[in-house]
Amino acid sequence: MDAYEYLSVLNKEQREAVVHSGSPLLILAGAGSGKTRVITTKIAYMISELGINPYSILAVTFTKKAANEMQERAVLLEPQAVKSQIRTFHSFGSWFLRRYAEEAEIDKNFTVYDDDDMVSLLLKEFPEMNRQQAGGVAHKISRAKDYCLLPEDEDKFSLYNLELTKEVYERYQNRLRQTGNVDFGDLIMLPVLLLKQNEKIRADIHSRFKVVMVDEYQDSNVAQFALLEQLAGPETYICVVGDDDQSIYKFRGAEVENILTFQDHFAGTQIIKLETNYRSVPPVLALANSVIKNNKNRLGKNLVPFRIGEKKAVLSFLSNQDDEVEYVCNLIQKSHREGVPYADWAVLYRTNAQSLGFETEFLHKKIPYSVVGTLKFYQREEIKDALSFLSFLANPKDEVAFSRIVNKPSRGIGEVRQEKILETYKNNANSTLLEKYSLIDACLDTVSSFPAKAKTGLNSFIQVVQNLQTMLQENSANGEDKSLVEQLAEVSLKSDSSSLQGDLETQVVSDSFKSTKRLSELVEKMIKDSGFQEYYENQDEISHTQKVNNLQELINSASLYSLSFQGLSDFLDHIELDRTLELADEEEENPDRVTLITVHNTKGLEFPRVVLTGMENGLFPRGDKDEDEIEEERRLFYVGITRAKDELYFTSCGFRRMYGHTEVSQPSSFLLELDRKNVVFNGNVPIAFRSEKSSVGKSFNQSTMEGRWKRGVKIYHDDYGYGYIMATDDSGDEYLISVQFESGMVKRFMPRYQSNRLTIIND
DNA sequence: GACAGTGAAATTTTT
DNA sequence: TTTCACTGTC
Repeated sequence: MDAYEYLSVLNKEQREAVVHSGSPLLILAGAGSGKTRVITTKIAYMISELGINPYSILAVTFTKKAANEMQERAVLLEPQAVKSQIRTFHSFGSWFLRRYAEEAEIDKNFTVYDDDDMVSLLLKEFPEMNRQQAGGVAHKISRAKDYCLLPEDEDKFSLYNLELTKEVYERYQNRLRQTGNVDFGDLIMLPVLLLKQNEKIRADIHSRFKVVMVDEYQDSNVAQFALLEQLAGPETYICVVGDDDQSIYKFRGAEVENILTFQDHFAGTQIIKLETNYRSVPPVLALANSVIKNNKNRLGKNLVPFRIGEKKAVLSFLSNQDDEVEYVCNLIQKSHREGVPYADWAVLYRTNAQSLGFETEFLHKKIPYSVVGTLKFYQREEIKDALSFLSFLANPKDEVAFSRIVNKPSRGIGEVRQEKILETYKNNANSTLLEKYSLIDACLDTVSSFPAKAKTGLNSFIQVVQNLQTMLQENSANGEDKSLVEQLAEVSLKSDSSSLQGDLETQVVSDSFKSTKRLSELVEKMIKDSGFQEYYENQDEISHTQKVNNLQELINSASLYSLSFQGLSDFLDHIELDRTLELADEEEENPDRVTLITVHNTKGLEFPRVVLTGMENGLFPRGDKDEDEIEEERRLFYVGITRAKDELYFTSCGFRRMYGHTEVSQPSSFLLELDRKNVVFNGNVPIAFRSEKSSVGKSFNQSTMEGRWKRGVKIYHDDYGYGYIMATDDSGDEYLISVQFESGMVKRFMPRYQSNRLTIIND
């Protein structure tokens, strides 16, 4: 495609952003304002019109999904963009650390520890802690790393409310370094430190990346900002894109300040605002604007609709979760009968736990769906076991992985004997002469002291590991240090030659694909030889689980990688850095599915029809939030609303089951902020929503009928016992209430005439 | 070191 | 209601 062609579909501001060069650029892009189009066009434009080497362009995003989409779209506009680095922050960190592993003093074959692994490691270092305490510490260490704080920065911990001591953090960090692995925080923090202190690497990186772009910049944290600062050389072109109204990861260290103060840090910054929304119909935008304007801490902007349409949103008040599920099913099924594809629908919720009800009923009603972003698959016991085994093969110093697999299935290596192996390991590994000393060596050195049963068990374990390692070695090509794409990219930078490179690249890659065995062979062998297969077959039989199937799924996904150390490392990286499992087979068979997804996960996505469920106080917004946190919840609500293209629905329940108990719930206070002109009500509408006037004054007034006998109030009736007011009705001459009793029975009363039999219970 | 029995906690949001 | 960590027994 010709540059004029792809520029011509942009509006004035978008085009301005695309062709901008020279000074740093901050693009404030409202929801649905064509942000991705601008970034991808900009990448294509820089390559084809400005003659910038694609290899020197780095674009970082927040999620893998966004990164993939960005790369795909950029490549469509400009094929050379395949050579650009388009990655998530964390995957960039991983790439960087593998490249400079030696300088960073970590193992080149490191694997990434997730939160669970952090906890396991902490428990090893601090046996006196329980799991929960270790979890708390892990969380605080992660936060410290988000702020790029080292143990010696102890005096700054209190600034961020981190109840963490230098000693604990330091001991954890040392132990982690011993394993040769890194955690998520390290993936950002270590590159920052290395770039700060190593001039050569800094120069190296500055000469490589001439352009650095950051998407979803509002969700970057302090460490990520520091990384951006380090990546920016004197001649680097920096361009960040974000929307302060969509900052929803403060709980994880995101700093809205990064976007609010960008121009202070990067001198001469130009700001371009994109406020035309191409996604949603006007009522949706009016609702979004009416909500977000209640936030004080924002730069301030208004979405201006491009589209036309006047279909109002629908807010339904339902009695309980079951009704909510039923209502959503009906919406979807009715529209489907009218020819609307399932895939047009997305059901959004605040917490993952809420998906269950929908899943059950969708299955029952045969509504195809897919749940986005549940980590469940990789948290399953059998999958973690298999992955630990693979991690151990990649890095035989990984003690967390080792402990997890050495005695599973039972080989007679209990805690005491594991301790002994670890001790042997530490004694030998600490003497610098034996840098290559692994946990397997420690096993070999310890095994002779064990009694017969343990000896046999451990020997067979060693044997399995060694066989698999041999298999890996035999199939790893010589000097296979870098991936093929990387090698080719480097050649291309040096010779900077023709457009043949794209062809050359695909050719070589596909050749290697043909000639190399698949990693799935190794995974399959590992699962059989380790005894996992048999172990989980037995479990499946006893408790009717699907564990062997899940393992099979893991084997399948490994078939995309080559059988080599590089392939293994890529596979593990891919899994650690992108936990969303693509259910490729199932999805390909029938891509027409309803999307079930948390509001957080919808960032960057859009759907023709959106249902925002569970709009109740305590759930959305979640309870015990201070004003700042309420603002973040409000931004989250704003993100949810702005996902909708054509139709938007809200649901709110009067009762919600939690922990097996049914609790009364009040409609979300955010619903009161919705612009009434653009929403219609449905179901048992609470008084607060009946008219503008009554929304504040009346309903809180204890002296009126409506004030006292309101929805959710617990009552006692002499004849029927305890119950809740599930609906009220003031449309007639007399004020009416509907009460649901514990028996399940629903009765209507006129409270004025029941004062001797009906009492309000104050808990 | 496996297992049953108990009691308490659990549901934020994720790279 | 379900799950998980902890305890005591074999």
